[in-house]
Amino acid sequence: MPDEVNTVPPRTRNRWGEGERLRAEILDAAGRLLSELGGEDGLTIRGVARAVGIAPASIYQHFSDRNALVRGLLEHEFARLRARMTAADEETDPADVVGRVHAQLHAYCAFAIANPGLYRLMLSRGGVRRPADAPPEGPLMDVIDLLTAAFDRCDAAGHRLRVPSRRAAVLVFVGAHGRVALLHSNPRERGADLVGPFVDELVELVFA
Amino acid sequence: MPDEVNTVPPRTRNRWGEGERLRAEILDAAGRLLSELGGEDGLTIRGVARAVGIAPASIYQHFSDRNALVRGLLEHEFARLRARMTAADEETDPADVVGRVHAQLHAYCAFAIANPGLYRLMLSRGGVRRPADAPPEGPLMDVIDLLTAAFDRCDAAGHRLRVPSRRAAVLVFVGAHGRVALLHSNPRERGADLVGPFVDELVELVFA
DNA sequence: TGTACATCAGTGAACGCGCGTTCACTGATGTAC
DNA sequence: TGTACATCAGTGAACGCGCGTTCACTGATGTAC
Repeated sequence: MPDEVNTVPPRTRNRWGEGERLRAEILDAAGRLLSELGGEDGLTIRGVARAVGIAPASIYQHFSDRNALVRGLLEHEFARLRARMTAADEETDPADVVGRVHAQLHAYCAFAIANPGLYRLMLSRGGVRRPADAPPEGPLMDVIDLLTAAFDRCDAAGHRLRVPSRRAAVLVFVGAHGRVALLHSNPRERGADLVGPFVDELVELVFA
Repeated sequence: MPDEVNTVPPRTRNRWGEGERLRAEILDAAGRLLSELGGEDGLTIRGVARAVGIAPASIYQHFSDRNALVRGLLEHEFARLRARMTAADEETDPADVVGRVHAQLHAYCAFAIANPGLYRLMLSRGGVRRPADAPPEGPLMDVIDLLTAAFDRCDAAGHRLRVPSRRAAVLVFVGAHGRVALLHSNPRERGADLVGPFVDELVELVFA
């Protein structure tokens, strides 16, 4: 094996007027890198540049500094996560309201399991975001909003909840996150397939 | 304010035969540093040396490299955490078996809330440890063992559980961890005092 | 008791490295006239 | 249609910095005889 395997096929530069494509390439590479390496500090300007196949300086045409890159990445990835959960919800039989809760949660866990480093960053930075909107803030709350809506539909369809729907959403979210975090902290555990049953059990617990 | 506030009063070196004291000072400083800063990468040889008031090279008399320092810190802090949980258990009325579960969990959460960065490191590294013992491995499992024993006592005292005691232990542990992680990821949340009620609710859920 | 030596706790200076960031630049593609 | 110029996508080289680690060392305290 040669020493410099990490180099990347030479890039053909984007055409006139298509400079914004590079922005997406940078975010993709950053996400990939962060999923492999754990921890925000694995994410370096120079590392991302290497992965994309550009000069480090080129990143500054799209992000004013490293922090802006991280912020951009978070926005990008939270949008992806929400899209996955929404898609999972919509692909489930609309009448199966409880099944839609499970589907959303499974999509959430699948994302978290597939992207460990990225997920860690999202959870350690997903808090503070909106300047002075509602007291509960940040893209994590959007995730909880999705679950709350799903539980509301259950309630409306006659599935009795033992706690208010928002509380149920927080409960299953916190439980799912805890289970995933435990999995990530124990790489030997081949328990990726145990997360699903765990969250299912959790959901059953909040129904009467 | 002068620029160099981070310097520390000059140290008087340890007496002959007491060199091991420095090891403890280093671990204490490392723990303190990591609790303030988040993330393992805030923990640097040079930073710890500055905090203790010694030369960076001095650390190498007690830890062969940075990795050994981190491993030593983990061992040290997991021992502290187990001691806190055991103490909380033993300070509770022995007959109040359910109260002892709550006491252990509260001690766990208090530790996690008081030492955010440290707690994050412990959970991201607490997994793999023992070479080839039992399949469930690592100091995190010791924590779960403590909880399992507490639930066993409840069961023996006639408090019916809805799931096996070990499953109950994992459930409340995962829930507590998830709740704490959510708190850590949302620093604006003044919800440190909401964690207690949350885990209490969680414990109640596993009893019939 | 004196003295040579061993051991101890800890240091100061230097090394090579990868990092974030800045700067003046290059060559291709579009636009005005 | 030709040509001067503007704009675009992206670069190469350099900077200062903090990091982990190594090395030969220093001065104080103990021990052997």
